[in-house]
Amino acid sequence: MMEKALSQSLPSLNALRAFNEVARTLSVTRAAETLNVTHGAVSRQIRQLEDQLGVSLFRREGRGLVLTAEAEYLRASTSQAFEQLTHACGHLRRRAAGAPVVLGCSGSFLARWFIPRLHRLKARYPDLNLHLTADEGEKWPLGADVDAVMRFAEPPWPADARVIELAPERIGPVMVPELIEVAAPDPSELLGLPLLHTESREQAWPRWFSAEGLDVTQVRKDQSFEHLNYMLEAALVGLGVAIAPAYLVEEDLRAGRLVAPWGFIDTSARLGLWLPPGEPGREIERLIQWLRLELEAQ
Amino acid sequence: MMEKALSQSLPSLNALRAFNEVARTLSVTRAAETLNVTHGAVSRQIRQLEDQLGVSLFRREGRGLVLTAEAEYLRASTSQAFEQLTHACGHLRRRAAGAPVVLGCSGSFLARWFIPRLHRLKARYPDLNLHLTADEGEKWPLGADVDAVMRFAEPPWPADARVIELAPERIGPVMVPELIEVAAPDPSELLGLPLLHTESREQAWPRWFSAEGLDVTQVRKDQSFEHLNYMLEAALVGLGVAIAPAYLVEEDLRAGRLVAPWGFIDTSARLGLWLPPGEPGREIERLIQWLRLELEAQ
DNA sequence: CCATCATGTCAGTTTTTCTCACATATTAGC
DNA sequence: GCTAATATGTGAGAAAAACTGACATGATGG
Repeated sequence: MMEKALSQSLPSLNALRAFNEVARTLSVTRAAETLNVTHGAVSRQIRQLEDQLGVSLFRREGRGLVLTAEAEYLRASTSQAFEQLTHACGHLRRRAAGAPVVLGCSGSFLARWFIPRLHRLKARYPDLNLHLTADEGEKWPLGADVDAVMRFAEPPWPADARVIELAPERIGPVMVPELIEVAAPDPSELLGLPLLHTESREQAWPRWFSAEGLDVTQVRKDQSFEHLNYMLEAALVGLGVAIAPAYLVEEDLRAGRLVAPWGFIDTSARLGLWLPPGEPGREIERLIQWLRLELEAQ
Repeated sequence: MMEKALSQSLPSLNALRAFNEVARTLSVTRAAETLNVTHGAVSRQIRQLEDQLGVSLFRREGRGLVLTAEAEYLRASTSQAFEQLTHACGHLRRRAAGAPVVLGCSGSFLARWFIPRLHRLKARYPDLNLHLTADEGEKWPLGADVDAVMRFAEPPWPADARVIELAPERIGPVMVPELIEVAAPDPSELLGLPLLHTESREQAWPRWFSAEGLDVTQVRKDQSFEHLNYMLEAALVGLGVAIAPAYLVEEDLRAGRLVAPWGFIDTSARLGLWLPPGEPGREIERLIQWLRLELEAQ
């Protein structure tokens, strides 16, 4: 038997991890599955933690669980702490195995922004072993097998992530030049043209309409696509007017394949690099540096 | 025997904690003492962690240890993560036991700034159970039995702390009005007066001299005190001119007990509230709110 | 009101971790 | 150089912690 010193204020770490899982899933059973143990084991861990902290963490409410205020507070810390530990260890292990740094981003961004610039990244950091993976998911926390993701999103950022803001998102209508004759057309010209949508950004057109003083109810839904990328392909073959982030059409505008007669407007979203909490590794720092450079440059 | 899934990327948490301690103390033996186990146990934990991560973490260098680059990286995460867990648990436990929120600050600040304003804090948040403790130490991380500390310091802030910047530090010479006759004296008048110093801020006078264009070599060391508070007591009885942060002499200036004929100059230091990483509790948030209000007000 | 689903609990077992003793390696002092 | 002192590394057995599996309990919904 061992007396517990008061200064020894850290309870069993495994109990904390069990707590974190239960708090996340709001279910002892699901948490147990994730942790590869039986629900009994998790139940005991929670009880042990409650005893050690001297607070009640969950209340049974019918068939489910609800967090007490104390649990809510604790969860904020445990989720971040375990996020951090998980990623640091995963990162180390992968690097030790010679695996590349894994960066996730949406397929559209990958195809239209990243890949065309990849040669410049390679030129700057020839030995940077980067693996790009398409990752449409809005999910957070990151899977343990991804080092970082790039995505467009709006603040506030979640507490258990580190978001490096890279650039504001700017959106605007783009189309093939043949679709519009006038050099500086009035926004109302749009009303006569087919509008292309994406399911992931349903607010894009309404937002632009209202920013330009057009009647939002006039937004027609001529054609919708699952991803930005498909919408842009459609715009490129002249099917209609797409509303797209400026960064994704840079190349097409420069090459004259598309035009953006009304320019782009700022949205409240930001292009950000989402990292697990903690210090980024050297490779990630290089990546950030290059991204900043690349996004400022133009 | 259990096969380890690749996705199971979190090694033994106790091993991570052992690692964190060893990395901090650079000694298996000292870490073992802190963790209340034998050095053999810690040695095994480290080896186990190295096996699980597939990286070497320490090199024996003569009698001591040095961190590998990988260990350095890992430590950044573990220290922050365990800091966070320790404080969240300590905070919860203390609150559960009905213990007050513990705020540390220097004795001088406590006596000259905080206590005179305590009645206002009580008026605003009558049920805020706050315990103030004098804490001269510059040490970080916080002891697990303190929820936050206030201190004057210069950026950059350490990565494993959350520093809420409250106000810039402004310093200036103060003295009893009898010591100086002129209403708007020239700074050079100082040279004829005894200068009071503190050991904790040896740079205060030289900085002020050079900011005012005076010859730094002219700084005489007439009398030195261990703490700001003693220096100010000396100034109050007319022993000489003290150099003090504006916040600590507000009351004395208002009451006419002291004068600051040359005003105050900004330093690069900030008064900050140092918190462990993670979301602050509700009590701490109230405290921050009140501190902001109180420091802006004047 | 019974079938279902979820959590709580217990005794016994498995797994992990720790201790203790000894081995090894480096350094400082004589 | 040798020795004493200081550290870390390693093994077998002991101790502690965690897990399992079976059963109990409580809520929900047809």
